Amino acid sequence: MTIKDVARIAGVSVSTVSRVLNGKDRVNPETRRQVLEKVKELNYVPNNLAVSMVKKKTKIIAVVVPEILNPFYAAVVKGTEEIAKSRGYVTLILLTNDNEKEEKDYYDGILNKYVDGIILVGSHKNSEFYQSIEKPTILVDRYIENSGKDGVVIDNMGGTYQLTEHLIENGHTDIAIINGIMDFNDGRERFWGFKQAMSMHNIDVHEKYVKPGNWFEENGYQSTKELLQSDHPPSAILACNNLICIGAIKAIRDLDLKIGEDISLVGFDDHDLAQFNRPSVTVIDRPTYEMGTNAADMLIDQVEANTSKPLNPKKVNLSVNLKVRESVKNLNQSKHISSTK
Amino acid sequence: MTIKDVARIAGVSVSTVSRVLNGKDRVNPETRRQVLEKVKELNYVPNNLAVSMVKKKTKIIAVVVPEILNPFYAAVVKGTEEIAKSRGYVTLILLTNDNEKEEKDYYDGILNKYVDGIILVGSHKNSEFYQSIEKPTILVDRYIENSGKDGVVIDNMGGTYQLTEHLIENGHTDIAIINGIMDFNDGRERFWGFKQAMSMHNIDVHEKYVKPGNWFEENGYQSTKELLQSDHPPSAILACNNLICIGAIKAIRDLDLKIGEDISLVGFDDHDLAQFNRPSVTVIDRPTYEMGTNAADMLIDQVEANTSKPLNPKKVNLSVNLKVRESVKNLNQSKHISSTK
DNA sequence: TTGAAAGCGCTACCAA
DNA sequence: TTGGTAGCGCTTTCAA
Repeated sequence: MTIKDVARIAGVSVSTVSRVLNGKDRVNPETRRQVLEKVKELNYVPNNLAVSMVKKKTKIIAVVVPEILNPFYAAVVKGTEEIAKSRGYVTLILLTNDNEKEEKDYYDGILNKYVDGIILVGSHKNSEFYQSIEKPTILVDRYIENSGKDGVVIDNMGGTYQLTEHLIENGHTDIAIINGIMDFNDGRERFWGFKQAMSMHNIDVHEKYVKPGNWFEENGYQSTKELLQSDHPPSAILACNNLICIGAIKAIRDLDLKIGEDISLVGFDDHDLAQFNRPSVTVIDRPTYEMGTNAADMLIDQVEANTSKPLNPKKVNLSVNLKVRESVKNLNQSKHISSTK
Repeated sequence: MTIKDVARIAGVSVSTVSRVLNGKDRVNPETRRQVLEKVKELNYVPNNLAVSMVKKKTKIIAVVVPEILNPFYAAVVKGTEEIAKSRGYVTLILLTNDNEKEEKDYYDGILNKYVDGIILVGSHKNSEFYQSIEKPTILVDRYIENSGKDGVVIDNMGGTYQLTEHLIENGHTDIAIINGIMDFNDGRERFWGFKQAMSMHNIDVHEKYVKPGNWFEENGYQSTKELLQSDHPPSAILACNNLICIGAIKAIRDLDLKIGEDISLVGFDDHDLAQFNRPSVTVIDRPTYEMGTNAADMLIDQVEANTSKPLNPKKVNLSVNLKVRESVKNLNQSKHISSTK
């Protein structure tokens, strides 16, 4: 069943059928009615492949993330898919496992296949790679300067700043930070936010309390153990993402210490365990779903405006949200701070 | 940059370029070398849209799931994507929110757009709907009889059977079950597994210990409370999925009771909390990732064999795995059963 | 308002 | 072994 068949059966030309289907040109109302009738009758649906070929637009966008089992990325995908759907697009999903090579291959192969645009949580560090992407692209979470692309990120610095200040307000000065890799803006900015807050309050950052590493649970677990088993353990730990925080919670439990009593803990990113644990853990919550929806809207705007390279790349910075719970001991009065949420 | 340009610059015909690129027909080695050289030089990549149009194959498969934030579905998506990728396909993701109408709309619109086949965790109950899908389709998790489609499911009955028997072996007879909706095979089979195990051991199922409901946490929470606050509370609870189990854990904690002491608990589906909780919770673990990989392989086999409708639809039943932990009290000797994992 | 026909970029058949 | 060419199913001029 092609447009030709419809035309033949309806007794009009192919062009006419095309016209009534696209509704742009004017067609005699009576002709239109008849054509529409046949279309319905024959259950005709245009072949999108052919349409795409002519229009050079596929109505497909790609979302490229390192991993889908991580709820953070899943939320980005969800946000993307829902906006895409509502605007008539579908979503291709690509998992890179944070493998630069794999990601690169996508661009040479898959991505210039079909898609109108790309939402990308990238694994590449150098801006040249991003510059070489021809299609409209929105960078999510990780932003690369001089990439020439728009981005949607969160206020990493503000997040750790708030977390650190919250600890300081509760009388903590011996604050340790367990961070992930600093290759991207996220790790770097989170560390800066911490340093900034410390310096604003004239508190020294002890070298031994700074634990860079990676974003995984094992790092959180090991670093916490080292910290707590050292000669002069900190009074509080700032875990820079959800997995590190989970590792920290487990380490503290395994050492038979009590969160909010023996050691205070705050984390970047909210997660089930932070809520479920007793005492619950104070965290910075970030709008992950909204990162997806924002990125998708920006992307589709670009696609439909035919602006593959924004003249002035812009970075949308979504604000984060401190969720005070029960994991910080108030040293000022030597008792727990009251929880708000 | 089209195949025409390459042909012109290489001084050969379009057909020849096509031949060397597809590598099926034989081409003079020297010609091939020259063409390949130009292809590389010009950085030419074929337009897949055009290829798809001619070949009537897009190398795109769709995975349709109710929700992506649920780790179970995320694992299915991950399994699908990885197999697809390794076999040269890409994956379109569609979220239905378990909304039948939304799902239906996909078939009328999006899905006959492009895709070669579909992996489907369906929301529809009636087999006619599935019969009407023209493309190769694999049903995952939920299987509908007479749908005419192949399926990949898990051994639901075996799962609850093992769970129940485990309780019985530990001396429990007052066993309650909190189940989800019974509209699909999953809820029904899980209930049957429970009944079967009880009857095999000649234990009566008390009406008041059977709690059907839905698959959400709230149901687990409320039902557990009702059960435990009743006149004659059960000694053990079987939670039929991850969310119900989480609800149960929270309810038990809120009632200040201790799992494995005051009340035994087992769950269908493994999840973070079941592992993290102390005592940890005995569960049935199911191979979710493998459901995705199996389904994707079956689907692509069908696509490449051009068999949109299998003559003898088959259902692949993946076995599940009891993970004994610490949440079941041994009533036989009135102390905890030792944990294995 | 309608129809004819060119063309989107490619594959595959038929001839040479 | 190669080249010419007819489509794939559609949109979009251009003329009528």
